[in-house]
Amino acid sequence: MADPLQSFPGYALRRAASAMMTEFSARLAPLGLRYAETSAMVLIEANPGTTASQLGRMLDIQRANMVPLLNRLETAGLISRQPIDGKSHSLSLTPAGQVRLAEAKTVIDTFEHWLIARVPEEHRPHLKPALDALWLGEG
Amino acid sequence: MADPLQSFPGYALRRAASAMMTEFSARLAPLGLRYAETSAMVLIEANPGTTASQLGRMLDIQRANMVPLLNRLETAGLISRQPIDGKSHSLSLTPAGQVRLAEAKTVIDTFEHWLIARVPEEHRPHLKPALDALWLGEG
DNA sequence: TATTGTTATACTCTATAACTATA
DNA sequence: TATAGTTATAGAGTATAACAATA
Repeated sequence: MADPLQSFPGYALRRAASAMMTEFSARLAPLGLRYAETSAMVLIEANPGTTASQLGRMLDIQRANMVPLLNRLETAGLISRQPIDGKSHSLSLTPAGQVRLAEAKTVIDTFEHWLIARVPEEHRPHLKPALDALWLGEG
Repeated sequence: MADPLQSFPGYALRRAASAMMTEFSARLAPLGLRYAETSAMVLIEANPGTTASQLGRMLDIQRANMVPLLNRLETAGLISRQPIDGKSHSLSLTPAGQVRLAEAKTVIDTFEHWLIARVPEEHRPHLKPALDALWLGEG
């Protein structure tokens, strides 16, 4: 079976990301976390007091879609929201959230090492810079 | 704002794929095609007479999810299904489908060149092999 | 006037289970 | 017994429009 799609870097990018996210999701599942939730918790820990809107901009998630995501984390007792002014809310991890994130971080580290190890050594140093150019590059 | 996520290749992979697929979808939209539909048409052209199940395996799309996808293409008059035996169906592009795919291929080529051009030259030759290792590599 | 949080809604892709008919 | 096509359904992520309240 001929597969002309395999010649396209863009197709390889999509298939690789899809395969890796499936694997990552499976590894997070035992913790009861999705990867979008996990990335939000990582950013909240690194930026305590940040707001939903700021978080959405960093994660490229629409403001509207942050609402159910943060609701789930709050309902699970992993984050708390404190009013800053009458409009914004300050986000922070609860003690339970800190514990859960610590567990998630070991999953992340193991996963990231596993991912990199799949890449042949001669290409390894080039992967991240190449990917960064795709999503961070001038525009 | 601290962004620890930016240190992870896996995160860069997801963001890069997401950004590129958004761009690719936008370029295909004027043709009335989604990228999943477009990739199916590419494979049908390269493997005339193939079946929905074979296609699904190549594209890593569940058999069940191929049904509405192929229905849309058939309704749009871009593909046709011919019974092989009492069970399988042979897929092929209609003349209109061939025309549409030719248009899509120019979009694909322009897009793929644009994508690669975003990657700094020294990393460029390494991107595809690295990505291939991630989704095609031993397992 | 711009921003925050929110609701409602819809679309794309993906995943699973189950059924019928056929190989 | 395994496979092809199909239906139904659900989940995850994403997108837009609109609104009230606040900065």
